[in-house]
Amino acid sequence: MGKSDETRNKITETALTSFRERGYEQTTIRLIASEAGISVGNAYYYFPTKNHLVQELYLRVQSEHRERVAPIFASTTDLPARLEGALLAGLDSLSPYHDSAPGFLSAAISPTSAVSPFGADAAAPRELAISVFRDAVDGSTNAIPAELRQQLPQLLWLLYMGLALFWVYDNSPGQKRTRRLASRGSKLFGMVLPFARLPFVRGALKEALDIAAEAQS
Amino acid sequence: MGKSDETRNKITETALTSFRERGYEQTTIRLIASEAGISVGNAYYYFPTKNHLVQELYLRVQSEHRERVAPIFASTTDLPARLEGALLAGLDSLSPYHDSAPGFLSAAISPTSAVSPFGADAAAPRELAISVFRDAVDGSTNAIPAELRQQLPQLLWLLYMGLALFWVYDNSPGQKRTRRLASRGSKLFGMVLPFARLPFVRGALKEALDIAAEAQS
DNA sequence: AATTGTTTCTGAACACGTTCAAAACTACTG
DNA sequence: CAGTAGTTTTGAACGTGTTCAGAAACAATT
Repeated sequence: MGKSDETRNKITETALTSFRERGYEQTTIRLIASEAGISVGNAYYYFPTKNHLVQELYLRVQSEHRERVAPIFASTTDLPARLEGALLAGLDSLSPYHDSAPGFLSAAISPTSAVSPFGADAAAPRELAISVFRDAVDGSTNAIPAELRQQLPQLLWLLYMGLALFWVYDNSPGQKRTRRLASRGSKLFGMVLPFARLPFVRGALKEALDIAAEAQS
Repeated sequence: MGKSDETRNKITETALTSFRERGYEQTTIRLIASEAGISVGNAYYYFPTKNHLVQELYLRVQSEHRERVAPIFASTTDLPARLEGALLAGLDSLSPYHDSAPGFLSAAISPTSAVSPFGADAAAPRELAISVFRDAVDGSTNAIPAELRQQLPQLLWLLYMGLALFWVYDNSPGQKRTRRLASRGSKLFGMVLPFARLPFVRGALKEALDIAAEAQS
């Protein structure tokens, strides 16, 4: 490992630790630089923006999500159960950051930001995030119409993004309300899913999926 | 009108004009103060935060939304048509600000912000925004189950918030893609609405509405 | 008119994210 | 070794939103 990587890692670790302990706004570049024993300008040599440091955090949370979700996926092939597991595992991975979630949200939501989950800059991490839900769908044994099965991962990911937004605003203890919403929602999904095969439902479903497809750039 | 109101108005007008012409980030407090012929500190005497100036913008856009939607509501009692009209009118009201929408979004999305559409600080303007969709529902002649009719305004407003988010990210010319999504979505809503009365659909619908009700604080 | 209290206003100051010219360091070449 | 080209690092500087001690303007009372 060269000197360069060493510096970069020191910055990353210092930043991520501070993000967890102090939150987004309280973690200033000057503080990171000081704790990492480097100069302010040097931090900017490696990360063009404070937001780019958040991207590192985003990756960590995501890989933790994958770890947490693996045993759940191994335990059942029922899609609603897998969905609930994936959602709750995601919330678990996010939980250390709830206190400063608003700051992260502001930083992440803007399309011009490097960390926007919808933006072009984060296409790779987004694909990774979607793949969790692709695994959830692919590993399930439920009967799902082909068109739906194909688009479902992205739609579930979008749902998850909405849930995460709800979670940011949720100040119930332990974000219990969000967890309950995830559980009940997943169960409702299980109630409704079988109807997707009904002939007269498929027409509307087809149209809905077509709209969703067109909406994606 | 006292001197105080005069100053306040000068600040508001200067800020809103600049927001429209220069966008959110380019509109600095120093610029507003200079153009309004006052000092920086004086602006802060009237508005505790730059975000609070955005709230004024929010109100303007909303009242324009109401104006635009009135003739549409007068022209039809069909709920899907009224919904489409309300959505498109909303987009029309937003359109002057699309270029700098990311900045506004970042400022508005955080729960700690005074202008967050979901936060407690903006409860009054939110109710006003929801009332547009309440009018859309109340003035319609479609047959809608009572439980659904009661919660529909808030759900449609939530949908509208999602559409607005999509609109921020939409860089198709004239945000055509968002408009198309609104139109097709409204029509699909019209296709699906009659099924809400079907007995075996009502069970799932009841559960969905119950979840939605529980999710709201 | 003078005094007192309140409202309105000022501008310097602070910490922040970010930029940049130049310094310091490293690796390689003649 | 000396020199050169490239990489890494520095710290002062900029413009930003925001704060604050105090000045100025105004209102009310004596």
